[in-house]
Amino acid sequence: MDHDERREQLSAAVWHVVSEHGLDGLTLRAVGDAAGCTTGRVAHYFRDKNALLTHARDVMHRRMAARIDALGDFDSPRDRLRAVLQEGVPLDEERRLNSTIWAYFLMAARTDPVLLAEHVVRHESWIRRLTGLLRDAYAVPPDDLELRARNLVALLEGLALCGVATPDLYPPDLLVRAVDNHLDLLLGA
Amino acid sequence: MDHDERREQLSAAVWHVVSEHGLDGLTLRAVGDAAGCTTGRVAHYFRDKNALLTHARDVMHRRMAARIDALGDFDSPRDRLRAVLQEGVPLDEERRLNSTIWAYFLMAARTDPVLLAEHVVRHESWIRRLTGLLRDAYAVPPDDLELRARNLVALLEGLALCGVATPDLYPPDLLVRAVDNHLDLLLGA
DNA sequence: TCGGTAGCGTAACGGCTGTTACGTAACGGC
DNA sequence: GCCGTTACGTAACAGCCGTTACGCTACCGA
Repeated sequence: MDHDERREQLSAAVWHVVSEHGLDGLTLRAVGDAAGCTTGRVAHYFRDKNALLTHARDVMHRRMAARIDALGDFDSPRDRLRAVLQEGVPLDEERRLNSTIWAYFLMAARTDPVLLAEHVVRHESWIRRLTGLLRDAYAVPPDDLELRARNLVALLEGLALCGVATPDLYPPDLLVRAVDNHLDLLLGA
Repeated sequence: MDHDERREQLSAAVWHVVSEHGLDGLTLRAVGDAAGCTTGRVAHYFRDKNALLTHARDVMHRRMAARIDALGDFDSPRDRLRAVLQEGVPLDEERRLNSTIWAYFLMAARTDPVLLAEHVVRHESWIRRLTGLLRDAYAVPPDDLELRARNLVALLEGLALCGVATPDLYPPDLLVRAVDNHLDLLLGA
């Protein structure tokens, strides 16, 4: 009935298929199977496969943004930074799905100008956000603040990739300790 | 004439195609075009597409290992560590190709048990190597040495990913400064 | 000189894909 | 009760893919 709800439901099926079979394994028939319908319904709610993919990614990004916005208050800027960082690594099923989709789209962006442009925007926005949070966490921000923030992002993406590719080798507690270890290095233990 | 030479030539074509069109865009016909032949020759030298891919990846890994082995002597363990780290990020065309292939195979390993097993072996071997190099770089190795080495690997993979996805945003000099910045954090400026 | 074999281009095959046209059943306004 | 529209399943279509069978050419030992 409700179009938006149907579309979100189909997007969830997309996440599931991509998570299980990769972006290569994402076919309209597989999406139909995961959503418990046929390709007819998918075709009815999305102009083409690209629109389906785009919607699935956008909804995922919106959920991620909502999670970060929903973070409560913290005792210190450092705690807030830590909490935001923890949203970027696969600590639970939702974040694992999030990181997985992100990684696939990142690789796809390499050969797709449209995806690349959007990735660059989001990436730089992410760096700016972390730069601000990191600045707040310092009593006296260092001169190489921006480079430190950039490395923080790179570390996060590396950890996310490790957690996505080999969840068994990078369980949530290890990821948390890894983030904390880097924070200790940056801000002092 | 020489089978191994022909195979390496075809593997180079595989790298080129994957770099330009992604793993999805890797078709035997595209490999043929890149190598200046038809699919007939490709089929003649490789049993199937999987054998071609495997060979291309193995040759790439061998080249990477050879590069690291070819690194000369250094004044300090820190310099040696720094040089090895610089082999892991896309500082030139060869390393960019290397990182690109690595990233694609990493994502492919997510849904392929065989690739996953090989990735885990290589990943842990890489961590052990860097742990050793990092230990040598310390006068007194810290208690969290292993975690620091793990984060070093994650940072490297994150930087590699950034350099692969957006080479313009992560030119070689930025990558070098990023690695050096982290080394300063780890070992002191 | 001749037969066999390696090297490789050509082409056809079946399978899978996204897209689209078609059919149908439910439903809501008049 | 009729008709248009929405919602969707079905199925056909063309295109691309990996694989493989076939055919030709060049070479090489006898």
